[in-house]
Amino acid sequence: MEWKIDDSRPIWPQIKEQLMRDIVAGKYPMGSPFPTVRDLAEDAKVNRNTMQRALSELENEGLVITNRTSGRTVTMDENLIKLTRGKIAKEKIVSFRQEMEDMGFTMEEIISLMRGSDSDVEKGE
Amino acid sequence: MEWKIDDSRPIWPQIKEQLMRDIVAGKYPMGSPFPTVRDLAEDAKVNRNTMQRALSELENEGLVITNRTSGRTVTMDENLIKLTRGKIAKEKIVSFRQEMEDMGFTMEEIISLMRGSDSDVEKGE
Amino acid sequence: MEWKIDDSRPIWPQIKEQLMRDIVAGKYPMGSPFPTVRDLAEDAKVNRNTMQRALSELENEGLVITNRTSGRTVTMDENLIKLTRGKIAKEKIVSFRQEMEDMGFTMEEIISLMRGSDSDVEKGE
Amino acid sequence: MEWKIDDSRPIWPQIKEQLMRDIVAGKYPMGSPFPTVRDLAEDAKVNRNTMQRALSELENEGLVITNRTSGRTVTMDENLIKLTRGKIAKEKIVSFRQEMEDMGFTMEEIISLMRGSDSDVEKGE
DNA sequence: GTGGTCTAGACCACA
DNA sequence: GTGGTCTAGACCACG
Repeated sequence: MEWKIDDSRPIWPQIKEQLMRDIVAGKYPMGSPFPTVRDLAEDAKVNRNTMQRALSELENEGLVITNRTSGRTVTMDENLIKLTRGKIAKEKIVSFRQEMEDMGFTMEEIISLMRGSDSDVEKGE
Repeated sequence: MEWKIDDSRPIWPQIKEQLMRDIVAGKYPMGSPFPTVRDLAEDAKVNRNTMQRALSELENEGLVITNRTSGRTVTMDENLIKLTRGKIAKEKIVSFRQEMEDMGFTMEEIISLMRGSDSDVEKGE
Repeated sequence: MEWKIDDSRPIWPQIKEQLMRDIVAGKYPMGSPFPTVRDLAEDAKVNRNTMQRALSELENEGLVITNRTSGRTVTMDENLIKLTRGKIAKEKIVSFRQEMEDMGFTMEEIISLMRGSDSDVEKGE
Repeated sequence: MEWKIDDSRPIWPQIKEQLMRDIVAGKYPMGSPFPTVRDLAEDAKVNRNTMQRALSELENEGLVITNRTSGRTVTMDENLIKLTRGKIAKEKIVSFRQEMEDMGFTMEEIISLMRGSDSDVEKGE
């Protein structure tokens, strides 16, 4: 997995957000075991404490469950996952749309640009 | 003007980005005088140094021109403004689309959600 | 280290320039750890913020690399260091020579004066 | 005349220094009339007050003399001019040499670079 | 009045 | 411990 980490923000929320996206996308299926802190930290090349922090936040939100004996598993609460997915999406959409419109783009322009971003992205600087 | 400041990131880049959006949107027309540091700081309710940091970054990018004794003006470089607008938009689109697709949304779903966000946004939390 | 600070110009660019000269001269070898902001500020007897400003500029130019929690190191980019050294030297030479010739000195006179500056400098004020 | 004005320092000392170089170089001969503040300010595209400040400094150093009736003239004190020329030159040489040696250049390298700067300057970045 | 710099002192996140 | 940010308050040069 590729981790995109931006140095201008604390690392743990960025990791948390990426893991949330992965969970709601089904990359880690409901009820399935979750990788260990050690493995995740090594994979993302961050300190274990940092990864621990991200996971404990996921736990607070109920997306992952810690079993003392058997490590962590993804929640079985399908509803929670759906709600989370919808909530994140809505937040992203609202702020994205707001910022684009602040720059003077109309909805149709935005959609047109998005549709074209497959090819355009490759080109321009 | 309404300033949306999120305490999860440093203030000055957020201010810088908002001002960039305003400039490329034409809110501050090319060549026109730019508000003073003191006024902007007061308006945004931040310290003058914080605002100055944001503005000095805008100057580094060439979007505003500083005249030490007579204040700042917006650049007259129409091309720079257009390029900047396109660049910001593209970056936003790419990362937005990437994150949405990471969560398992297809392009058409995203567009559908965006079109519906007028009404939906009002409803849910 | 001796810091020569001239109050006719802002402090932070002067510090930046001195540090640049030290880096390109190899005083801080490539890849080696760089002193902390606090230590440098104390040594130069300036405020930490002032030193931080100088260092952040050095980082913008790529000469030092910042690791948020473990301090800074000198770049490993040998080419950048060489280029920077050459660039600074050339700028200094051009402006020095220009100003001397503006005062009516010929190249040979300048060189003669430079060769003699070991002894002459000591004498006159 | 071409005025090189650097925005990072106050303007008047820069102008003063350029005028000093011109005087000691004989561009304004001893005893000859000096241009008016108005003309100089217009030529250098600076505020008249700024030019006034520069000239009053030159007057303090005795390089120009103000006669209430007939405007300003260059000093007739040949010795002062020679001393000034030597002093400026020495200061420039010392600081230039110091900074170059700080970067690890030897005297012979510096001289070699200076001799080559006719052609090199044109080329490089 | 403008922008720019500097200081002192505080707090934060990360490891 | 590290770097980074923010505030409050002061001073400066310029016009």
